[in-house]
Amino acid sequence: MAEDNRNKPLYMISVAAELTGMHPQTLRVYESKGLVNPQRSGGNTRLYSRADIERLELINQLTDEGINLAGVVRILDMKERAEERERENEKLRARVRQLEDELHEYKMQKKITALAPRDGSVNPEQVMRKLLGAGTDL
Amino acid sequence: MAEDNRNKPLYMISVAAELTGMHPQTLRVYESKGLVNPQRSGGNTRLYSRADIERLELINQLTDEGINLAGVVRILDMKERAEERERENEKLRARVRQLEDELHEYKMQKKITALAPRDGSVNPEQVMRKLLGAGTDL
DNA sequence: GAAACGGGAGATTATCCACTCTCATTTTTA
DNA sequence: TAAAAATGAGAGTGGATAATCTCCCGTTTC
Repeated sequence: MAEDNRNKPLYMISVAAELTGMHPQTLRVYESKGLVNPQRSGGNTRLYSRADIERLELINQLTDEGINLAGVVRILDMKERAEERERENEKLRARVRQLEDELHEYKMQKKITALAPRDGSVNPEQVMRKLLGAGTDL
Repeated sequence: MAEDNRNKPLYMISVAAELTGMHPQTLRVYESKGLVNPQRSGGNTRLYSRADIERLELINQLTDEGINLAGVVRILDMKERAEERERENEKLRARVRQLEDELHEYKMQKKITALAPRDGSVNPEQVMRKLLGAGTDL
């Protein structure tokens, strides 16, 4: 997966510090405050992933705006839940689209049935399929 | 509306200060930082609404948790957008329910049509209405 | 019209917080 | 295995921030 890469433990603390322009000790403090959770090697060495680095960069942005760490914790939390809701929202939108399409099809079938003779010589679903196959816009 | 009440400009600064346990000057500072926006009387006197008071109480909570004002601004902002998304979410859920109901009805009509004789002696919609009127569970 | 209250700007101050430094120990790397 | 780097705990510091105070002027109310 591509996700796999983003969470792969890669950089030890000195590298992570360089990448983010932060002091190594600062990174340790951030961890103790629950702002980042790098993985650990067998010998207990912190290993930061790409995702961790990006999180640190976001923290940097927020603190640069004058927000203190207590605020950053809360904001990151809210952000995650906001993204969840957004995903849920997207799912619902897709479901609505799907249902609308289905419904549209049923309505067209009904119209065709209403127009067709009552002797059973016309199969509405067949007509539908033909029309859709021909790219007819319903 | 009930909303009307929540936004009605009611309390001048000394009263708002008592209600929230804050110093009047603090309230002025908060306004200058964009944390609250009380209305003004003709003579430019601040008038706080119920909603304003509640907002102040929320601010109090957040600062008590150690979040500074810059963070509070951001959090209140996010909270509003989160509530918007939540409302949208609710709307979408309602729409899904409505569409599912409609679709269900169409599907039942189709079933009835399939079971009915082809001589036009049965009107599917009439059958539906009768069944629904009798409280039949489709 | 006088007293009480509100508005605005700026100064003051105590507190606190984020970051860095130190140190002793352990782990990694060459 | 020796050098370089990481860990964790704790202390210290510089800077900023939030809250309050002061002062003067305008407004409201009786």
